[in-house]
Amino acid sequence: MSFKIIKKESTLEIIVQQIKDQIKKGILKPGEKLPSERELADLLGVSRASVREAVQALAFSGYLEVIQGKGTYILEVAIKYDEIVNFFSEFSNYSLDYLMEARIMLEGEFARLATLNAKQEEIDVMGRIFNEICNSKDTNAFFVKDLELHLTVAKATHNPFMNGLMKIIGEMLYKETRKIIEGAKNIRENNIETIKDLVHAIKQRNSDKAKEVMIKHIKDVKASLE
Amino acid sequence: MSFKIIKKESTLEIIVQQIKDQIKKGILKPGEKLPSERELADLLGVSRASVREAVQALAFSGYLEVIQGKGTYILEVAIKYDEIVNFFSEFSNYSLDYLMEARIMLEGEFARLATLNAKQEEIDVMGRIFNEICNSKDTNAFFVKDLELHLTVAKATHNPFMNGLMKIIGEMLYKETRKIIEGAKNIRENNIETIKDLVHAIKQRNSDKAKEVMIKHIKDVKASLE
DNA sequence: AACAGGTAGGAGGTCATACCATTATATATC
DNA sequence: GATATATAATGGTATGACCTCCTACCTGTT
Repeated sequence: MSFKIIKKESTLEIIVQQIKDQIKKGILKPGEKLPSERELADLLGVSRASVREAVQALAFSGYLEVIQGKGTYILEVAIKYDEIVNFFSEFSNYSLDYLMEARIMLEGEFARLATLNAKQEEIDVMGRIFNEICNSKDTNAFFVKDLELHLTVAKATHNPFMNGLMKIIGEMLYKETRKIIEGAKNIRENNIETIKDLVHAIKQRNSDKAKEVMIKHIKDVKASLE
Repeated sequence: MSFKIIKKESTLEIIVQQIKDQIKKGILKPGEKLPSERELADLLGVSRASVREAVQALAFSGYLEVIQGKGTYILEVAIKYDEIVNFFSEFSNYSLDYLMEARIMLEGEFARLATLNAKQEEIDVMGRIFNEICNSKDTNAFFVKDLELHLTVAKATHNPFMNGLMKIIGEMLYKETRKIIEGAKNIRENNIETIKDLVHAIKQRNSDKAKEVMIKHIKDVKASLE
């Protein structure tokens, strides 16, 4: 026997896909008007309700702009929202190695910049978080607090782009590592010393040292997870 | 006279906002089931069609999962898609300086890694693009080709995360700089030599040199735009 | 008691129709 | 010709109907 799973695409998905394709192929150009909802429903042989749901979804994603009384227009999008979303959500399929490689590259620099730009109160916050890391009871608590420290460092770069980037990385990381945290033994004990060095280096305003220690820390965590 | 513009929020937007708020406040928890569409329509005093449009939009954004026959469930989202989108689209409000600072940091490393990992055919592509840069007629053509080179370098890192990141940066950059390209004089003449050095360094597999030149190149372009 | 099949209710999926609100266009009036 | 009004086009919302799918429960057979 060899049956295939029947995968039915919903009407909504089909309409969304068709409109997207027409835009990508250049048949529908930015600035142009989409056929009216009634007309589209007629052309596609579906109800206006279905067309509306598809149009709203595409408007939400930044492809279309709907204006009551006028019509629906194709937007010129520099950033395709759903492609960004796709990139980040599909990233789960990539190896954790890639993410770690990127972290080593990025966060080393974050640490260096943070050391140069951090305000005293931000350094104080790092010290407080370090204490909480020391007092963390289990692996999960350690991870949450460790992540908080990384976010604080990124924020201390005072560059909103890097700060935002770190938030995204942090969320992906947390999502990815949660599954394998259980297997990570002694991760707390093995990392506290390095984290202490990191906070100390920042306190001493030694940016190169901070970068170096941050990279070591990430490599250590990576090793613990393997 | 001092009248305020009456901004009517559409029913759809109000519903979306209400559901989002309930999730953020923790009244609706991940894994829980949303009231049925008919019930929600009743609770909110709107039609089921409006509820459906809102629910579909939220499903599109990764907040909800709708399963025919079962119901609609609140997802546990590590990454809130619309927040990512928000971050990247709001970035336009930040200074170009931040983006450039981030580029210097990121792309220097991209160049270094690409030098280590690039396949010969990828290096050939870079050479071809360099020729096209030399032949570019106007500032805009120069920018397009230059961006293509940066994307190619990032791709040659063979790290999908960095590749994806560069795509996003490229799109933001293109969007941001288009407005001020006109004022950039002699940008082509002032940069060709550096770009030549960059491609050459990669060809020679000199990763530190590649990083150094890439940083110089970005700084030069930044200076040209001021 | 265990299993397979049948049945009914709930929930999302789709459709048709009607009417409201806004915008653009055509027409009439001066 | 300019202005004002009526008309048409288009998106926004509401209703009600029917379909498909999932779940839970019932029922008869073994």
